[in-house]
Amino acid sequence: MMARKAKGLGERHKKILKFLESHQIREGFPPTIREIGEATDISSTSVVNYYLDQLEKMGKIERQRKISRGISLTEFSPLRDMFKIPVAGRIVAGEPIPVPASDFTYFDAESSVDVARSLLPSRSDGDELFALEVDGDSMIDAMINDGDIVVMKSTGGEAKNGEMVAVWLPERDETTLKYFYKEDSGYRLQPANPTMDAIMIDKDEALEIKGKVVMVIRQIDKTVI
Amino acid sequence: MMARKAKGLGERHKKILKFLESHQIREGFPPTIREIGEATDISSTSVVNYYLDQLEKMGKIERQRKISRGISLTEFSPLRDMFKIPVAGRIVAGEPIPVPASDFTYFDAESSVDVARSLLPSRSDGDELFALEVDGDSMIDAMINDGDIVVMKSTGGEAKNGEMVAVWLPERDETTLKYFYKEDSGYRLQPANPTMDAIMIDKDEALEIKGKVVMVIRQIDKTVI
DNA sequence: CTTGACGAAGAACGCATGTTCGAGTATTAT
DNA sequence: ATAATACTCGAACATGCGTTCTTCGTCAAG
Repeated sequence: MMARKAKGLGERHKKILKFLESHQIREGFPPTIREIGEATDISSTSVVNYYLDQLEKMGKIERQRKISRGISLTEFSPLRDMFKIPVAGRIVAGEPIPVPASDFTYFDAESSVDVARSLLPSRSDGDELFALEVDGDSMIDAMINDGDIVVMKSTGGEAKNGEMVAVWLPERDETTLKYFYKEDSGYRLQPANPTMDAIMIDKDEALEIKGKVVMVIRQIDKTVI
Repeated sequence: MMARKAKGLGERHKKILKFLESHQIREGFPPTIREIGEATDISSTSVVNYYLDQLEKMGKIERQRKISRGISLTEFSPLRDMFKIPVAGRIVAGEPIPVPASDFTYFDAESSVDVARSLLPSRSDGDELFALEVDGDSMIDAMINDGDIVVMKSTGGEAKNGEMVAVWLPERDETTLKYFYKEDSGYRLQPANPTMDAIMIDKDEALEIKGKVVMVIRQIDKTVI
């Protein structure tokens, strides 16, 4: 009838994977072979079994033989959890940066953002992460817009060269997000936007590093749609 | 022997809940009544069933009667709340935008990003979402950097005023991300960066809207740390 | 002491569900 | 054309696994 000689995933393979996913989400557990067959218009359980075996060989799923509903999508295991990161406040150019206290958890926060573990540096344990919402256009030189959410990691006032940090400059009453470089004469704060110039900070000017930026999230269409 | 008149969760209730969670994470599917019994030192299936009934009445779990392993934790939000969005390719200023076919799923994609449902427009169902990785600095006027991930929603070539869209201009061989406004004389493409000027597109110049940008993700520290 | 609710066992029952086998039909290779 | 694959079906078979029933021990109330 139809060509199905594809080396990769065929029509039915995809259909089955899709159903496995949706069933898992909808019901909270995997379907049976017969349920898969029904959902994918395969009338025989042996045919479903046939494709399941192939999918297992391809590494798409894992099967526990002899066990009912013993099918799991391999690509789901890594994302079994996400971080709920507290939004500590708003970051404004002319004001100090709100940093959560050490015992601050997302229970205290007014809002939080959910971020998949897979999108964050692998070794973060989540406790040192917090988020800030950007207020105003003043971070434009950091390619960061009004309303963006900046996910940061507390570093205890330290920073390594090349890291993007949130800095508070008390003598200038200024908050800014820049790439950080320590130099002989002091510190160089380099904007993310390559068309803009760096700021040089003299050795003895006060400078507080409030955290390292690990992620920026911009939601374009928060309300509409 | 021991007190078990607790008003809330008893020792065994907790033990069972814990096992349900760990089993789900470890195996990818719920355990059987007998497995629960074994893990919690309950020798009789009827006793496990007894506690399961109570947990269901308490709203802690949901049971699908008559279905093997038909137990799901109500407060377990692993994938329920997360979208796996396929990364369809890279978006480069001088090349057309790679758009996935309608039956394209993340099973076909080389990579994908996990995004919490809570961060996306509420009415998206996930199927129309795809992501692109930005190649090069050419989107800087859209406040988007090299390496950023742009999450888009297929709109079938349409766009409303004020939406940020990915546009392909065949006559200029140019791909760009801009705010879209339809005007009398044609279309106005407004950069996100307010310091930059809009591009005016004449009515009869070809213009293909490939999708609406719903989110931009920038990972600062992908590798290090 | 009796009664009854609660917690716990174990076994039997029976449907749910994975497995296997024989056989038939396309599609491609020899 | 013939053989070799790849795919499909249906049905029988064997367990997996939830359900239910009976029995028993413990405690608190009457």
